[in-house]
Amino acid sequence: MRMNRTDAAKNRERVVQTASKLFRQDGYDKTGIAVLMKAAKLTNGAFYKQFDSKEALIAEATALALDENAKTWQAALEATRGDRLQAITDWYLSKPHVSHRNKGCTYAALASEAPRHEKAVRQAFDSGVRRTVGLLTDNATQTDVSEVVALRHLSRLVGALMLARAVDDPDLAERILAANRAPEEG
Amino acid sequence: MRMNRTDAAKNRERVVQTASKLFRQDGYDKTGIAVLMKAAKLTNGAFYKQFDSKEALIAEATALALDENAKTWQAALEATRGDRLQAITDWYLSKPHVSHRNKGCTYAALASEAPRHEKAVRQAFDSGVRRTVGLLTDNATQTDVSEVVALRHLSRLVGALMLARAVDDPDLAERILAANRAPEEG
DNA sequence: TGTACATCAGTGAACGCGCGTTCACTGATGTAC
DNA sequence: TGTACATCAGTGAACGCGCGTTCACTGATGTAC
Repeated sequence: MRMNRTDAAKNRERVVQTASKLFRQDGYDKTGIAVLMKAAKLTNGAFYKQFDSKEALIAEATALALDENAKTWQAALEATRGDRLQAITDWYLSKPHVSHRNKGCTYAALASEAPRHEKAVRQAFDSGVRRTVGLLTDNATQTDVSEVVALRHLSRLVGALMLARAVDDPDLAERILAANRAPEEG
Repeated sequence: MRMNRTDAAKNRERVVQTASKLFRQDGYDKTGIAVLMKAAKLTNGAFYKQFDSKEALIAEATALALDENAKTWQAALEATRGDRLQAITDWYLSKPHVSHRNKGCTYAALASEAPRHEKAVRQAFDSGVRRTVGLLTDNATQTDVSEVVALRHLSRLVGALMLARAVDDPDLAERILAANRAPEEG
């Protein structure tokens, strides 16, 4: 049965939202169309009325995930009056962020798969990195943050989160996080 | 036809070696058993005489990849008499390492998939991180490198390599690498 | 050292399954008069 | 505003394909006497 345009748009958006979470949770490959559509309260046949291919959804869902990430960074930055880099770090390397991959950083969850995907996916990461760096360098009311410092800080956070999630020993994971939470020397 | 024990062991080892490269190149999921065994000059039927399951191979090939990585780190460290952290950085963020995923860092290529795999895989990452940190802190003839500094440095390098590989714009990739090559402030 | 035979590494076809994708169909929506 | 009909979002079954895995078979190897 045909939906009205508003509902149809909502349905499509819900699929992208669901995908952006499932991809971060389980990876691009392990997330199947049938499971995804069921999670979005639709049947799998609807998928190809909404998207040209799974790869097209991957590009769109990745862009959305990075967009949500940027908003979270922004909120964390606006919530502090102290050291902005430290505020970001405290939130980024917090327990909740480490354990909830599906709502967390898209770089740590999916960036390593990007080289194997089409241009649109990698371009989403372009925009994401530019936006993230922009957030760190822009309106730096207190201390100046250069692009170089922002890129180094971002790289370190992403690496730390990914490694902490990858290791089996919780004590080692915590040492990785603690080492990277410390403010000293960049 | 039955192989002698030496040749059989060589064949098995060749499969693990091949897998350690293909996994880093294409990811665990996109690397199929049939393609892998053909690349190792065997037929797919032999696989289950050598391994219990694909997951068992994943654990073993990941451990081997991390072992090779450690040897490369060691070689890079032994080749310098100057700043050891800087020597590692120059090699790690070099063009060849960025473009040859199949021979490169296992963290940047596969760590984000580890949380979705069984304990043995994550334990391989445990050992890898401990060994890498050990290399950076051990026999630091010149300046002392603490575990904290080593973990921070490792995190930053891994994040930088992964992000540089993920983005589409070569100029942005180079800015990520350049920012992280600079020695200033850790 | 030579013979008889059990072992088992590797072959290649086949298995069931879940994947991404296609398709005939439904029926409420949006459009034209 | 009301009627007639084309549109199309969503359904649910089916498609072909490649996946991880299994299996009957081969024949050189390793073992026992």
